[in-house]
Amino acid sequence: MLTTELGVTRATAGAVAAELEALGLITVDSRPHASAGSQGRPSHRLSLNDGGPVVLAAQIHADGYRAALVGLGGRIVATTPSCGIIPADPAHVLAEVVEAGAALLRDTGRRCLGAGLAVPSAVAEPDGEALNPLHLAWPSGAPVRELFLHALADAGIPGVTEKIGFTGNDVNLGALAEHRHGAGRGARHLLCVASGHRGVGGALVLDGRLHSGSSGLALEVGHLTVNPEGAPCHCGSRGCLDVEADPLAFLVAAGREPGPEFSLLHQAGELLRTAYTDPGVRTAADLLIDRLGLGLAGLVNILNPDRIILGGLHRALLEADPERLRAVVADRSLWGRSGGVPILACSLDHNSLVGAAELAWQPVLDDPLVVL
Amino acid sequence: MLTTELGVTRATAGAVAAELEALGLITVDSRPHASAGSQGRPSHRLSLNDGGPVVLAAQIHADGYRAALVGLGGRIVATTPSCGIIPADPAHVLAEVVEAGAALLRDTGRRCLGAGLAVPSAVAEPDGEALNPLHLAWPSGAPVRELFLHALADAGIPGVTEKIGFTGNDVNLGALAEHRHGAGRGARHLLCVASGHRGVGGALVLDGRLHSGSSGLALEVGHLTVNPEGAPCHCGSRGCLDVEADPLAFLVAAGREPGPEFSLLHQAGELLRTAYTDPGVRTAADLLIDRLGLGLAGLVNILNPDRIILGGLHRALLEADPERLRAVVADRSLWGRSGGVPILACSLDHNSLVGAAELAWQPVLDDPLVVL
DNA sequence: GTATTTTGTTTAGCGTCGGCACAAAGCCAG
DNA sequence: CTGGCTTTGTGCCGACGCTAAACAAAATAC
Repeated sequence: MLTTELGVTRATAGAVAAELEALGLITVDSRPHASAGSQGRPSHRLSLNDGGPVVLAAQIHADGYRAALVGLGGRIVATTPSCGIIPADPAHVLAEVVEAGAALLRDTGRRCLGAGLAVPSAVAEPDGEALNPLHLAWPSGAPVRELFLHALADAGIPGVTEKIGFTGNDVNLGALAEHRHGAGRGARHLLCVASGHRGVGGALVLDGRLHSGSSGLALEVGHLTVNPEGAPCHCGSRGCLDVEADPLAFLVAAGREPGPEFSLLHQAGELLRTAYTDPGVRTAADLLIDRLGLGLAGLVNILNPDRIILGGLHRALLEADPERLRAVVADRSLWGRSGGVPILACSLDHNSLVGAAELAWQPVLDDPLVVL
Repeated sequence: MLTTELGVTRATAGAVAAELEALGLITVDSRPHASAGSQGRPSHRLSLNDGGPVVLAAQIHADGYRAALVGLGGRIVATTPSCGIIPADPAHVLAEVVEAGAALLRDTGRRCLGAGLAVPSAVAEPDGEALNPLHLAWPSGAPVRELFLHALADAGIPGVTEKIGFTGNDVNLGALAEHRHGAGRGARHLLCVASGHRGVGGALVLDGRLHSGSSGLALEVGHLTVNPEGAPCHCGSRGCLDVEADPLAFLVAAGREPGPEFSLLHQAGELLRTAYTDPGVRTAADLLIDRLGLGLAGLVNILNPDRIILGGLHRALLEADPERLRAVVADRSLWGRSGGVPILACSLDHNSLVGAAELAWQPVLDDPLVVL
């Protein structure tokens, strides 16, 4: 393989591979395999060890929560179904989701090397408090990282005793996952924008690292003005992306009454898929595409990313009419006409979960010896 | 001194100091000096060598150009007066300013280790083309880096034969200088916004490095919407920061006719200084502060910097009424009410020149041995 | 079967840096 | 003035991470 060509000599690559194999993270397959096409001694085939250790990933979203075990490389080994309605007590929810994860660990007998949590709100650094989790009915400022740590300790997860339970915003973590394992691979400056239920979230990955600002509150992209005559927003302005390009805005624009039974994203996505030929739905989609494009153009002017990845409703809008969205962004961004930024759909299932797992894997990758 | 405490042992600090002294960049003063207040052997005093090598820094601005020689630490050793009107031929201008710098080198007999150039327009990477230099009457896409290099070669500047003539946007370079030597020292995420003549420029320094986006076009902050009913902008929108918060906008808001004799910044600054008690001027200033604050709040939401530095007209507006500006930013940014970002005036004279010099110094600091 | 190509593995060597010991240079006490 | 005490400069040693080079192994080409 080209492992050698990734900036390191064969010698060091071999040493690292041996170390990782000793830790059970990868397996080295030295048997002859389907010829790589050329002559010479065939290279060993490294593969992630599917039976190796995992980290516990948890995600809170608008409709409930989910726990999963994630191996190296973002491979979801086991997952609970998305379940439950979020009560107003974050400690209770976190205890439940951690317990679900602990049950997965018991059932699979996997070794656990860390834990990560994704929440649908800004997470303030350095204390890890969830700020203004609008659609969770949680109190603003809930110390989710601390609560998560307590839940992990209470559940007796082995291996995370002295470790840190990493906690982050779901869109941020999704962006990290897309950058590592999805549609964002290789991008130097990756911008992600997504809308899951209410409001719009953003994330930026710079040179492989999340940019979350000086206190974790960056990429609050929901308050760019995209419709000067638009609806008032709780931020005090009007026509913000938050209220003009989220699932509720789409349902309202399409003249549909949002029902209580499913998530707003689910309803909006269903509408786009099944009724796109309906002129009213089509018009609403075009309207939201234009607003989203305006917001993305504003972000392009400020951040100049080399790739944009869209998730949630925005992914559905992109797929409904990619040309329209790309044209709006190119037309409304300052330098867009000369080139234009690639705009892609996100490509991973549960990218927030995978991103939370990446955070938990990070210390192991930084120094594999910590796994004593 | 506390040199040791800056993350390195005494041994390595001594080695580095000896190396830099051998190159003539610093001097080590081992004589007894005014007692540092405590007992023990007094530490050597390191000082930048004022007689050492310099780099050539050049700046093009709306009214002309300027060349300077800059030593380590951003010390301006010699400078030409700001002179000349910018003709439409960039090659001609660059030849003139480089020739002025070469004259400084001849007059002072300094050794030159590199050269940097600041221009008032976006500089596209990787080719170094000036995009849309609005107030220079230059053609958009002028290859300024290449022209600068040719000018350096033609002038026979010694020492930059095989080197790179670094070229960047003036606000970007000013931000870099403020971060290294000015009001931005110690900031992890520093946002700078400035308005010099027409339009508004921005820059971001992340962990000590300029963030200029994937192709050098980031921080085009001038097209944030700050006044939905505002004047149309060449970008196709209306009420952009570019046309609502620059010196021309201030003069117009204050009911003054911009004269041709001075730069617009000079006229606006003069008006703020001398006629702030005039109700019309005061009202215009308040209006621009509110618009600027709205734009800064949008940037805070997206970038979450830990410090903001303002230059040009915006510095003058900040100093005219700091409380108003800070209140607007806190009120209109999402998390501003809980804390608020420090907003400071820039603190260096000619910070673009100093920043251009920093670029030129960088290779020397990265590896002092290149100076053979 | 031999030569060639490609890769894994071992070894030696280099450069960087931290730790440590010792010298140097100032205070302070007698 | 002399002998501690404290703080800093400096030289030496070793750990560590890595590269380069040499050698061994495993496949293909002739």
